[in-house]
Order: sequence, then C-alpha cells, then structure tokens
Amino acid sequence: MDLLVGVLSRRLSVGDRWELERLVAEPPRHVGADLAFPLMRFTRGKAGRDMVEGILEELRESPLVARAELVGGFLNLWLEPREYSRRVFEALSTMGERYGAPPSLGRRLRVVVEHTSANPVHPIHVGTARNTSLGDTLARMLHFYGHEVNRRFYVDDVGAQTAYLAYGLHKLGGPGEWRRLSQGWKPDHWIGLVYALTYQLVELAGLKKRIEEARREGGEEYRELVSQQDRLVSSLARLRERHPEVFDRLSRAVLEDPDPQARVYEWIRLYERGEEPVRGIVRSAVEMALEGMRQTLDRLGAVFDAWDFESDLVWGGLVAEILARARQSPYYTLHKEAEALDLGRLAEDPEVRRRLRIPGALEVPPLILRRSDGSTLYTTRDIAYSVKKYQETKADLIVNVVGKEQTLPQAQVRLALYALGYQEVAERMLHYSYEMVNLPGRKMSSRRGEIVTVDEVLDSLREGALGEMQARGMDYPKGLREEIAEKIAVGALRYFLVSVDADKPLTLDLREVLDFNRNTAPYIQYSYARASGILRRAGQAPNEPPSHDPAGTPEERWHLLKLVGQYPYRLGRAVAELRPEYLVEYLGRLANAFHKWYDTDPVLSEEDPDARAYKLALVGALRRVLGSAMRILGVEPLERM
RNA sequence: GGCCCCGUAGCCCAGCCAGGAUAGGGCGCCGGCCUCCUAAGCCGGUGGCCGGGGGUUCAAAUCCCCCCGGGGCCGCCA
Repeated sequence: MDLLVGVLSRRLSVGDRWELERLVAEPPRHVGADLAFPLMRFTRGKAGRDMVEGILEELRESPLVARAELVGGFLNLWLEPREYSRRVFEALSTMGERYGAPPSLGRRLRVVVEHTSANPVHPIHVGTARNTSLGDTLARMLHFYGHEVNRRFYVDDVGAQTAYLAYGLHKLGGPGEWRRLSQGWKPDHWIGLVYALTYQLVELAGLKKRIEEARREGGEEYRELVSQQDRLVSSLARLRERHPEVFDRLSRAVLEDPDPQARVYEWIRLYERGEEPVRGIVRSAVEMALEGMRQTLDRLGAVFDAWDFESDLVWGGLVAEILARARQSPYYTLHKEAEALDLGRLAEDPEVRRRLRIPGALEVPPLILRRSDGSTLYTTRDIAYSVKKYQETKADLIVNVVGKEQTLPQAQVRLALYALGYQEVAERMLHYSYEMVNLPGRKMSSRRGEIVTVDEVLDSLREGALGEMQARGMDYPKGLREEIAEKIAVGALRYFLVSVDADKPLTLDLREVLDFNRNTAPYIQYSYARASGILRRAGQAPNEPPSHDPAGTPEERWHLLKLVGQYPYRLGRAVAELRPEYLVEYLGRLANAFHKWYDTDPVLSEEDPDARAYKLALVGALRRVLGSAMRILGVEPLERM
C-alpha cells in the first residue's frame, strides 16, 4: 500500500497521498490480484502510456511485488506473501500494543467530543445510547490514533424540564425524604417517574381551569379539552401503579397549589438567577439524577473528563457576555418583544456556509436569544457553552454528537458564534448528527414516562446471553458467567448502535440483537476467545515467527494475513472520516477470515515446528488486532465465552 | 408550503461525497460439515429493472434536473 502510493505519487506527480490512497481498491474476485488501482484517469495519451511502463517497471523491482499488470485501465498488483508477512510482523513488533496507529502523527490534534448530554429529568434511553456509543467510540478512536481528546457531558439543568422536576421533588420533601421514597429504585429511574408525574399533574391542573372556563360556552373546544383530560388521567393512572405513595402525595400537593403552572415558570426564572432555595433544590435533584446516569454510563464503558453545568454559564456571566455582544452586533434585532439575531443574511453568504458546514440550502430564521420575560433559551446558552469549550481547550476540533433533529439550532449556534466575533470557534465546531433509534411497537415519550431505558435493554440482552451460554453447556462458575454475559450484552448493544451510518434511522429489534446473528459483537468476541484458546493451549507463542510462510501460503491464511496488515490503513480511514462503522465492517471481515482459516488449516496439530510457530504468531497478531479494534468500539475482549 | 436526510434482493445493511472491471455482505429459506485448536463456527444453494424518469460522460448505484415514497425540522421548547 505505502509502496504503491509512493511510486504512484512520484510517477504521476500527485502530491496528495490521501487522494491516491483512497483510490486503491480491492480488485473483483475474478481478477485474483491483491490490490488494484484505476490508472486510466491519470494516463491519457501517449505520455500516459510511457508513464504506465515506468510505473510497472518500478513496482516490479520491489521484493514486495510478485506481479504487476495493466488490464483495462486498471493496475493490478500481486504481492509476495513472504515479504508482505515480514513487513507486517515488523510493524507489529515496532508498534506493539499501538499497532494500527501511525508511527508518527503529523500533528497531534486537540479534540473535544461532547456527547450524551442527556436531560437529567429521565434515565438514559436507547436513542441516547446511540449518542453515547458514537461519541465514546469517536473519542476512543481519536485517542488511540494519538490525538488529545477531551470528553465532555453538558448537564442541561436550566429550563422548564428541570424546573418541573425540582418543583415536584420539593412537594415530596427534602433529599432525605427522596432517598427514602426511592428505596429499591435506581435514582434516575425514580427521578424519571417523579418528573413524568409532576409534568402531567401540572398539565392536569391547568386543564381543569380551562375546562371550567370553557364549560359555559360548551361546544367543540370544551369536548376537546375533556378528552385531553381523559387521556391525561388514564396515563396518570398507569403511572400511579409504579409508586402509589409518591403519586398520592404528589397529586395532593400539586392540586392544592392554586396555580402550579405559574409556580413552575417562576422557578425557571428563579433558578436562572441562582436564587435560593430553588437553586439548592434543583442542584440536589440533578445530582441525584446524575448519580443514576453515571451508573448506566459506567456500565456502557463511557467516561467523561468534564461535566459542564449549563447553569454555571448563566451564573458565571458568560451568557450575559454573549447577550452584550449580541446587542452590539449588526445582526441584532427584536423579534416581536424578544431579543434576537437575524442570521438569515449571514447564512446567505456561500463562503460562510462552506466554512461553517451549513447543510444544503438550509433556511435560517432569526434566532431568539432572550424571552420577553428576561429568561434565556437553550440555544443562547449553547452559544456560551461553545465559547467555553473552546476557551478551556483551544481545541482544533469540537465534535458535538447531537441528534439530527437539531440540525437547524446547531447551524444557528455556529452562525451566531460567527456573527458575534467567535469565527474561530464556529469553524472548529462539527455537528456530528445521528438519526433516531426506533423500537418496533413502542412509542417513547419522556413526559408520559414511557421510555425504553438502556438499563432494561442491557438486562434483557444479558439474560439472552446467559440463556445462550446455558444452551451451549458452558459451565463457568456463577460470578464469571454473569461477568461474561454482561460484557456480551454491553458489547452487542454498542457494536450494533455504531454499525450503521449515523445518518440512517435505526430500528432496534431486541429479538434481532439477541439473535447474535452475523457481524455482531458476540461473533467478534467469539473469534477472540477462539484465538485466545489456541494460544492458551499452545503455552509459549512467539511474537515474531522464526521464518515467514515456511510451507507456502494457503489461500485462507494469506487472506487473513492481508487483513491483519490492513489494520493501520482501515483505522486511518475511520479516524479521518469519523466513521466507526468502517471498523465494524473490518472486524466482521477479519473475524470471518480467521474462522475460515481455522476450519481449513489446523494450528496446534501442525507437525512442522517452523510452520507451527508461524501459525501461532499469526494467531497472536490476529488476536492483538481484534482486541485493539474491539476496545476502540467499547467491546470487551473475552478470553473465553 | 419551504428546507434537510434517507430510498440498493422478502428483511437489514456496505458501496455514493472524490464516476471505472461481472453491484458486495448479513438475516431468512433449502441442503451439507463436529473421533480433531470453543459448531455463538464453516461450506454450498436461493434471491437485484441500485425508488421512477430524463440528462452529462468513452463509462452512472455514484454527478445534475424533475417526480414518487419514508423520516425530520421550520417555537419567546430542547
């Protein structure tokens, strides 16, 4: 690969290696070559034909090249297995555990990856798990490659949702009482229930008022309101079953309040001003929610370097600074009563669109920064947060893993940053967007308290894994069995969630994930366990083979060796394009190549000691590459399963 | 209504940005392989007007235009 690109780069005088590298392809099977390159676009005319001769000649001189031919405009290369093997093992030996990463990185980038940032009012659900899996995998990929990564979780504690939650919790008493009431519950699950109850009870109170008023007039509106009320009541009845005591106390307290809706709105403003006791109540509520979330994130293997509270941006004055700058800006405008930025004009500049990666012909309406009641909006605070992330890290790239539905607000944030003089920040921000996760037959709504939590999905996957182990008669001791099942469950979910293009909606069919069907984490883990088993039985295994391909190269072994040698290149592409699914595809092929070889060319019963040593070294190399790529994807390698 | 994303076998997906060889996998279905390193495996078979139409090109799943279908966004929510 390097050889080919090197020669081509010189002969074709193409400076950009990446340009050539991406064109190198696997030839179709009927050709039988190891590498192919479409030369026709570079070699038109007579001068081109001479150039081709030169290229072929130079390539044929290399000990790595067995054969080089030009067929129908394609340059086809056959490699010399011994020489290739020598080079692969040399790279493995010099790079050690870092095999796959570049020996020297052109420039070490500082990268911020902000991901998950789930609203604390409810537990992490399967959609968020896609965010976590993508974000954490990107971070691991970049880190392994040699970049400096900073992982951040943005705690969204300002605004209506946490105000509802805190208001409800307050009606139940203080943190001590919350603990008592949530006995036997995971903290975030209990918080989610209180939030859903509070939200619906406040809704109900408001609805009752409006029904009173509409009763006199009667008619269509009245009937509509009553039917809304019926739906709310039946939803509340379902929630009551989960925790009758909490329900009863909460409903009494909320319905006693003369105007719960107004109270909640007041709390939003009080919290934003940082006034006690609201400030303390909200913070305790959020702490409790985060405690539960951290348990789930730990389970998924996601760790963070920083937890940034949205409220700190407000109290620390950064949001005020953004507003002050906005008022000086030529884009400043009043939208009805509210302060806003009119970004439409800026968004029309094609140069700005390109630099800020504004998609297609996206139309950009004015961005409201401050409500007429004086409170700020999420997007306003996000502008401040972007500035903070940059100021604290001076990052070259700020990756925000945020749902696709937020394409417009994300674009508005970048444009606003640009408009307010933070061009540098704006240009370094990347909205890494991903589509929703659907569950067949289940419609999620956090306000109704109906969400499919990651915890329950993982539990169900773990049960499935345990069942499978039992069916296969694996009789590990109890602790080990549970540990393996848990690692299979987490791996299966994470692997699945990053396996398809983030731009495509994903359907999480639990039965399907439980099937462990083809290119899944268990398939990869199984390959790793098989390789581990061979090495365990062999006792000592050489890291480097004494000789390369002593007894010729069967097709299956050659194919595996080539894939092992491709790891640096495949990982490089995944990192450059921030596409974890490339790694998934690669792992699937690698595991498959190993299984095929395994079935045709026994290792341990090989009698020729040189050949046996070589095979063991190859198993070791494969195991190392599998393990490395698995860890990047958050899939735990298993010695046995 | 405007805008964004997606559309490839019965089902799920890769390839598209940066056009090149006979469009690749997987699931499902049918049939094989455990006296031998873990059968969560392997082998064989089955299945495609690449959503439709037009254009650009020596060459189009890939680029451009129109249309159709699915999802999303257009809020003093996030």
